[in-house]
Amino acid sequence: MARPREFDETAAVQSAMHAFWTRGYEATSTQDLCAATGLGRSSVYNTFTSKKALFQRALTHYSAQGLAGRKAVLEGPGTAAERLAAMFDGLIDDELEHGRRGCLVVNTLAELGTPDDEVGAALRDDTEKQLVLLTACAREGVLDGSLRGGRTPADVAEFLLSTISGLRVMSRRGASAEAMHAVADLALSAITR
Amino acid sequence: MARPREFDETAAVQSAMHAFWTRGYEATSTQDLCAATGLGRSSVYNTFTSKKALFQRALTHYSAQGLAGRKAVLEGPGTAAERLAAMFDGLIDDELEHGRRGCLVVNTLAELGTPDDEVGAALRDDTEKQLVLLTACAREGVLDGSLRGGRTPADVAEFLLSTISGLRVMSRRGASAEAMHAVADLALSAITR
DNA sequence: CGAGTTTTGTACTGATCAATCCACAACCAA
DNA sequence: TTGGTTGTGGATTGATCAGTACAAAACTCG
Repeated sequence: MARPREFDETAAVQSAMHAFWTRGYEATSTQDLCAATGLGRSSVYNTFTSKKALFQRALTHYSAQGLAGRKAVLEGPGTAAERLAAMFDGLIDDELEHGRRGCLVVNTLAELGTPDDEVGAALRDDTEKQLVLLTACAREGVLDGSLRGGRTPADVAEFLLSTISGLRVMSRRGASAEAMHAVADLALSAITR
Repeated sequence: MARPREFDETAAVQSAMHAFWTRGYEATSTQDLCAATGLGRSSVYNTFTSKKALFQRALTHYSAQGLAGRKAVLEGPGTAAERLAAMFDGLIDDELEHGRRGCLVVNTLAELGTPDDEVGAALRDDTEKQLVLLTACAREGVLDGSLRGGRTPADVAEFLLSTISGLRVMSRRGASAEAMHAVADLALSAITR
């Protein structure tokens, strides 16, 4: 054994996440990351290997946090339609609270696409898990009678995820909360009974 | 009078637009722009002043081109619902043709937000004009009976623009054309009679 | 022809980029 | 205490960044 770390690794990842979330991948320099985490360059590279590797960690952290929150809402009480409405409300509140930074996954998709590396894998993984949650909810909605039938749960899930992305972009361009709620409401009306 | 330009300014803007569209603003270096346009550094700076100014030109060019195409479809023949369906089909074809680069405006919104400068102004201007076109179409749809009433044309337009953005992001993450068509179809079903 | 004006190519600027090196500090086990 | 091991700070690396300086080239107009 030897000298112990002077910082919490998870807290550092969280700080890096906020830096990337605020400025985007390319525009965030390694110095920005040092400033955000409070670590020296040596510690950053000793712990995370490279800027891209730290970004991948930050992205995975963001995804896990976001999915946990979404899962809590989508598997919570109420009909599927009510849970989806709560999800949209939560998303809009989230945007206003976090200064309209959008979604790190959506922002990264727009900036980098889906590269053929660990970052791309993290993006695909998040998408996949979002769709799993939404598909389950869509299926349950038909059973509990709150959602219309006639569409496959997979298609409904893709539609909901697309709406989520659309709202994220909408928030990024500064649309009002009222407009965003109207969009969410209209989207829900397409699938509710 | 003096020595004439050896290049077409509009063609250079167009080439720069493709470079920015492919790699994003930050990741596109001035050397990339020289390579893409075929110009030397002097010509680029002599003509366009700075990287950001050239980006603004490229963005405006992209916006004008896109709006012209959209206007042609949305003010074309058929009911409003048919024109909107054609718009979505065109968008999806466009994505497949251009290698899933998404929309330059959406990508820029995600990367930079809406900064308080000429670039931000160009983004807001594009959004505004898209909404004008979509609002008109929504209004016409109620009159020609192809769209449902009960929602304000402005809300319907915001919903459509959000769906467009959502599809752009969806394409960026590599979703299938079938999935994208299903989303467009579901979105249309929310507003058609 | 030239005089005047603009474009162009090349070399260069200082700044910043991601990443590394290394001396030293801090700790654990023996 | 000490030997081995790991973490940390600060200086430094070469590459690349956006942007500029300047002289030669290419043109128009007189």
